[in-house]
Amino acid sequence: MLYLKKYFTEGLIQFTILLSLIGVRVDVDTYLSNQLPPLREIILGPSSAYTQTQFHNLRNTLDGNGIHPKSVDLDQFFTARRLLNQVRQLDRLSVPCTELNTWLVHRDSETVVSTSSQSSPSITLDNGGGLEDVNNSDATPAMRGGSGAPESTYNLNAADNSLGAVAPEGNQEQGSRDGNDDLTKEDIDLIDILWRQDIDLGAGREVFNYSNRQKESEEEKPKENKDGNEEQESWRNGVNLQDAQPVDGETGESIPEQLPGLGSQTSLSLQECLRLLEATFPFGEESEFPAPVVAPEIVSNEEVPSTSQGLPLAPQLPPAEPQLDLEQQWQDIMAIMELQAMEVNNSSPHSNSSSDSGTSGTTESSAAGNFGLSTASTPVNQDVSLHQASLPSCSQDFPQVFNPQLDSTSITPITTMLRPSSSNSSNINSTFGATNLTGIFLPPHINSSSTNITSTPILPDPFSNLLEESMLDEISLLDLAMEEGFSQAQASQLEDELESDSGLSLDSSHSPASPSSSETSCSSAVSSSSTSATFSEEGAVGYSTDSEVATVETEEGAVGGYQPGFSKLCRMSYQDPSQFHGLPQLGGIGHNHTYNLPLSSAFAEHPELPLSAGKKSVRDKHSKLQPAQDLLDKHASRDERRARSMKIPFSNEKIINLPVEEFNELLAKHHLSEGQLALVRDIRRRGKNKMAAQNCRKRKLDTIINLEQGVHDLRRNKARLLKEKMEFIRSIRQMKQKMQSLYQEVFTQLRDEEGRPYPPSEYSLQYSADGSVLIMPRGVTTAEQNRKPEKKQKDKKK
DNA sequence: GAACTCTGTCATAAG
DNA sequence: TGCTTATGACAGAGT
Repeated sequence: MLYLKKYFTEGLIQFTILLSLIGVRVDVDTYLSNQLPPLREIILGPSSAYTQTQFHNLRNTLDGNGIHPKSVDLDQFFTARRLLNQVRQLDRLSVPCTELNTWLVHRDSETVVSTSSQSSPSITLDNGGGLEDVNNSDATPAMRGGSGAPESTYNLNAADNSLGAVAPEGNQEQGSRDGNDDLTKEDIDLIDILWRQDIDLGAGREVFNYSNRQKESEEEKPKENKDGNEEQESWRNGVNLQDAQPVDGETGESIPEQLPGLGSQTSLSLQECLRLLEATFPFGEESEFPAPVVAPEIVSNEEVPSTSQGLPLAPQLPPAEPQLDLEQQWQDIMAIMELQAMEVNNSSPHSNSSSDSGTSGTTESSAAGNFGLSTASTPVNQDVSLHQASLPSCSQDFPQVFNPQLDSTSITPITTMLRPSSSNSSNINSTFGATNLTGIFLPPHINSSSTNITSTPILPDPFSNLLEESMLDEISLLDLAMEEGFSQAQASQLEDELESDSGLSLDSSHSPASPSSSETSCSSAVSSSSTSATFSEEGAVGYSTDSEVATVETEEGAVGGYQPGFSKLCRMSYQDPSQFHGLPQLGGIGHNHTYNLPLSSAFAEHPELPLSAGKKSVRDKHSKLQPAQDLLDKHASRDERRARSMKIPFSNEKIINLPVEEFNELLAKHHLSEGQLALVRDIRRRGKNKMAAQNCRKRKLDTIINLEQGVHDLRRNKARLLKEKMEFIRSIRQMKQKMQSLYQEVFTQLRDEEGRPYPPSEYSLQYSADGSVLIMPRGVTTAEQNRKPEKKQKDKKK
């Protein structure tokens, strides 16, 4: 069954992705939110909320009618339902509006060695994946992966444009791409420096210049491919695909559309689509569809910044590795869930991120706990874009997306510039580790297999395991993060996950109503039932609902009212503990805390049932043959037997529950002996104390539950604070990097009177209080600088 | 049969 | 002062 479920789930997602590829917009949200619990559960996994709902559904389906009218839960019913709904909202990894967009991925075997050559292939990729995320990552440390919302508060792109105005070359990318030969060594060094800094920021240099990208696109359109080789041709398709998307004019981000992957390939024939289907579904034959393979943009995230290393070209991928596609699709799915959970729980104003939350943003988000997918998401809409990206030749394994070493990003910024070049792809495995969280969620063997997965068809298991384990272990993971020194990134990630499922263990079992209130309701119920009982003239209790019992009671002249055992019977009837199987915290629910149930009346309705030990009473339903009196004697409490033996003319229920005045009147009305009076008073005392003890225990239980909830909340709060702290640190780091970049930019543009650049080893820029920037020889003290500036002063507007 | 839980009861204090 | 309530402690019954 589980296997079928897994298979169905994977197939469903694959099919969704394929539909998106073909051109059919697939809005998963309509399915998820359309009252289809099976589908939702299949995709999202069995949430504990639903599991718990089993218990509450027991009542919810009853809609209150099934609750025992005397139940203590009656007055808590609506409150419990309200809270339960809230808990449900918290618990599930809901995907409010999920779209699966796919970008066609072109395997790019182009080898990029030189700095200049890097830009050419990577520009387009960064266009799709890198730039948006860079901007957005800066804009929002939270990295929520917005839906391509262009309103980035901190626009690196714009900042870079301003930088470009300073630079005489105007644009490094342009120069590096178009006029490499014209570049001086200094320019190249500058480019390299800036590029590295950009990489530190999580973006490639190309991403900062939209005009270049646009120009490049224009160049691509006339198919003026300089190289003209096969890879370039393939890559140009990708460019076209990418360019087909609307681009944000301000940030230069590619705004994802429903079918960004169609682009220039909208003419994909049905036959090709079918071949794609075959290629994507693992159980089909291996597709021979050549170039396009579906890969999530996460591929871009693992791109190594150090393309300058010029690693040898990795071997070509086998034609259309369906397994790899599956893995990457699953990455997207998982990332959606993660991002969704975080977005739901953290509706921070930062939520931004364009759809192509590509490289930097993805990395940043990874550092923040996201798994860094290029996920276009708004608070209500998330697009999982399998963006167009070059598929590295090396195999990538799904679990690698999650890496416990993720936290390293918080210290050392991960350069995630997207590189289509195969030289980078050769490093993917190593860089993959930087964002690999698998160690957290997956068994080591799965993780270890990451580097070896090429075409083994046994991928579904890791996927489903990932989903299940990530949901099941979240709380313990947070504990690990909090108690065992997990990194902040991991802690925040865990916290995010936990937020989505928060309160699972503590919530619904706890009835928030105060014991006193419940007690009051119970008492009122008791009194009402008492009044409903028909008392004989002698004061013996008889119930019109059952003549037999009434007869027995009357014959005995005693006391059938207070039947403690029947409370258990009620418990069994309305709070069957079997309903709470596997929910230890709900076990208390099964206990009888409805201590003031009108036992006698209830017993009168079920006279055939024994009065004690509800379970036994259910089992012994058929034992009617046994005389009722024997049953009564057998199951009656001590006080009941005593009262019966002492011929007390009224029920224990009356003795216990009557107000003092009425109780005294009752005693006065009946002329009782001293022994009888003493027994009656003892019965009253013990009965009241018994209820008090029950209430006390219930209160204790509630207190414990509340304390647990408090601990849980505090842990969540702590994780959230840690996450915020990490985001602040990251933001500060980015600002510093940006500042350094600007410094380098300005400094390298400065020339002395003779047009010579200032050597960085001899001069440095100093900032004055009025905002001006001075270039000063190194070693000159600030005081000296103030007295006699040696060099020219240059104001910079930033 | 030991360990555990649940429940009733007692004693006591406080309101 | 009497009554009620709360609670710790203990013991018996059941699992």
